[in-house]
Amino acid sequence: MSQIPDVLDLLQEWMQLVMKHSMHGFIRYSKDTGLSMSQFGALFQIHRSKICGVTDIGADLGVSSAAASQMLDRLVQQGLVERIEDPEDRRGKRLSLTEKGMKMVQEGIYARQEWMKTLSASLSDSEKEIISTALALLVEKAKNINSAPRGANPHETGANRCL
Amino acid sequence: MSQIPDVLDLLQEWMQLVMKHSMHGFIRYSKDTGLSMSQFGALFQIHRSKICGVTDIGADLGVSSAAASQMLDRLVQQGLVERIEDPEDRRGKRLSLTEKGMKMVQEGIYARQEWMKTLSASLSDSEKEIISTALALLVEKAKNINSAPRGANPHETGANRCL
DNA sequence: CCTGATATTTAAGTCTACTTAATAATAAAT
DNA sequence: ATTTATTATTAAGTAGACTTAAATATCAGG
Repeated sequence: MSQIPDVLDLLQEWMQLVMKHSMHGFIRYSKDTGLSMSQFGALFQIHRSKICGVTDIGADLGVSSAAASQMLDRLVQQGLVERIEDPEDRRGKRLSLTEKGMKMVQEGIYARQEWMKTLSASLSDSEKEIISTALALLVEKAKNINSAPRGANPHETGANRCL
Repeated sequence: MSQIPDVLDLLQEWMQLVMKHSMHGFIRYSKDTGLSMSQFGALFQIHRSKICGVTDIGADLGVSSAAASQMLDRLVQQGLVERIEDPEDRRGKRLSLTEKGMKMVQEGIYARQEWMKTLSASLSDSEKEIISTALALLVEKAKNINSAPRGANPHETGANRCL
């Protein structure tokens, strides 16, 4: 299939490294803040979505909406998330981050970033250029994939409005 | 600091995308197998380490060794991990993956890989070359960082023999 | 207006992941 | 040889994250 140096293998190897390192920082931060992975998952999703309901969070995390509701309760209690009635459909709620919640997300990203800072500092200027070009390319391609397969998956129930 | 296109920003953006996508596959796989994140963390660590004790797992995951011991219990019960006495220090145990455990790790990696396959398929040959070069560079640099800061962190209690 | 689908919550109960404290066995040191 | 430190386990108890099932409120269609 490819006589070209195998991108997939390299992507994979790179991923393993990234996971190992950035997860460590992240797990530690998660301990510090007392938030679970799922809770961070929820915060991140609310952060990157425009409109987001309770069920959406559940779907994204692969749990029931009851579970999502309960977890969101705790986040609301901690003042990280706001849960207001959806004016267009009064059955539903719209979730958003409070300022405190937003800060938490930013710091979560930072916590994972530590290792990347060290890494990027170890690069020469010419190396930086090579890598920047490649990453820009990857990001662009990845985003295209993101929007392409709309409706391709029969499981879409409408939960995807959150992505 | 850099007039060069900012590698760190790109790394960051790339990371966010990777996380979002590969985590989804991973969470789903985690559900299927009934293993928690922590359990996978333990499996992965045992996989990548030569010699690994109970406390090491705890340290890596940021929990007490009691917690690690209990969690490993469940993994042993499920036939994923073997726990044998360390012949060189009979207080300790040495952890290793069973064949079943190894398979689980491989499949876990596969579960995260789905998205990357699609991504790599969307690249032209010339793009693949650019990206392969850059990734190879990144991986190499990352590995150097990995081994460099030995003893730099005052918190090292010996737990790091697992990495 | 009545019916059925949807969005969220509450309730009850299970299981996992943690914690600290106590125990047991071994190693290392004086 | 005795003390001190390390490694792993067990015990008891807490809290989070799930689940299913039932309750509420609202929407959308005949």
